[in-house]
Amino acid sequence: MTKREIADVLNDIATLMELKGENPFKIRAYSNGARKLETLDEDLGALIEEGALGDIPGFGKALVEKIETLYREGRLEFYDKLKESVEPGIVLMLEIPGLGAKKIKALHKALGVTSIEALQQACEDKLVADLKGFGKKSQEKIAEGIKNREAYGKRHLWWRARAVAEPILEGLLALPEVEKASHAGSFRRKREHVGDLDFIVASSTPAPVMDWFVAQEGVKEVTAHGETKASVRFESGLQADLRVVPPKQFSFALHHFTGSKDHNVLMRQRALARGLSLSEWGLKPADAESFEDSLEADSEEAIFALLDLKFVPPELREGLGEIEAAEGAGFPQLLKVGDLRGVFHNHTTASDGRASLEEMTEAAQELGWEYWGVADHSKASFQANGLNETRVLDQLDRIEKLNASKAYTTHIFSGNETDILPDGSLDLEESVLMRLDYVVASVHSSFSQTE
DNA sequence: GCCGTTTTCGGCCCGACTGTTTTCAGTCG
Repeated sequence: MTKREIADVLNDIATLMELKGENPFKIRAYSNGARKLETLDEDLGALIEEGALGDIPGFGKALVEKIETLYREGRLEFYDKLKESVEPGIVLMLEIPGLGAKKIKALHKALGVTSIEALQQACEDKLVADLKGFGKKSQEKIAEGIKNREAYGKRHLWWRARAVAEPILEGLLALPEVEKASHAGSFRRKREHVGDLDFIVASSTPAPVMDWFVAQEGVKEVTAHGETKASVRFESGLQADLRVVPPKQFSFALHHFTGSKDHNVLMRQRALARGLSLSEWGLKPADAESFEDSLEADSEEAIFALLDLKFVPPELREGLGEIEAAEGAGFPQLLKVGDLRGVFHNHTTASDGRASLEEMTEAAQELGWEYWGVADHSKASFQANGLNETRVLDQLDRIEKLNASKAYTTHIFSGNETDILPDGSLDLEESVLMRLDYVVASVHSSFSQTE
């Protein structure tokens, strides 16, 4: 099996264990292992040969053994047995909003449902509402979730999401109660596809902001409306979340909710290693009672600086090596977005045609770019992924010319199969070119803003 | 399952919100 296939198996194991009620930390160990494997630069076969797999943090005895078995034999008895013990329909139920492993288990135990169809029927027969821990609202929510599963589960093209996001951000900024506002999440990280929209607002009087937000045009459903947090669902299935925080917490909240999750975990670990505790509330001494004593940061730059890091642009915060790259002298010339000469960043694809870091650096140099990030698309891997190399390189050329005297940042290329919509409406090449078009547009806009 | 100048046990990020409860469990991010 390839690295990618093995990573998929580890992720499957984590999901199945969740449904079996395993220790959450054990589950996390498998998920971490899968992610580590996906982002591994070295050749897996070589690592196994050298017996060096266990030297990588996160791979202990048990994981090494399982990975080696999968690599050599292509199957794993432990996995096969685990898979047999869980109905496939049960796994699918995780896609229903509001349902997690525990509730699914409870439903299965009480009603014997093993498929989404059976669960839907149980809701129609009003069997769910009487269960302990469930009620009428839960039943309605599940039924609604099943009905809209397709729309809710799908990710939305960045540019379509932008059409919804921009008016909201403008509207928020125009409210008198709002001191600062920004989008966050995968939209701010400029992923090709975003799962939902996140907005962070700094305000001392949240209530009117919350009320304005849930009353947006096109809102189909208000799924949460608390004092500082609200969620709405639009007709398209796109969900938007708003969080209002006190102005002092704005930078921390913005960083936290921009993510990614993996990036945040690494940042928190980094803070802990310095005797500090980082959260959306602030950065405090680890032993301090509350975030009242938080260090102050009036920008994200300041947060990174407090952790001895150079600023990491949102587009690069994927937990794929950007933090190491931002350490001290890691990339002295790459201080912030505007200082970048060019950045070649890529989400992990771990495809078989993946280029090495060296190859990638070389490819970037050929284009006259600085290279930073975790990337795995070289010319060779374009071909391996069926991309039209000429068209892509034409686009790179356009960017290169635009950037002749100006710094910019980019975040391109996502070659991951998961980036293709279920209906196949976006193929790899289109995904890449769309991203490049976006980059060109943003370079244009940065020119017009600064000159 | 992983990890360790608090190392072989006992942590592992943590808070908002909801719906169900009557003080909390589950989900989510």
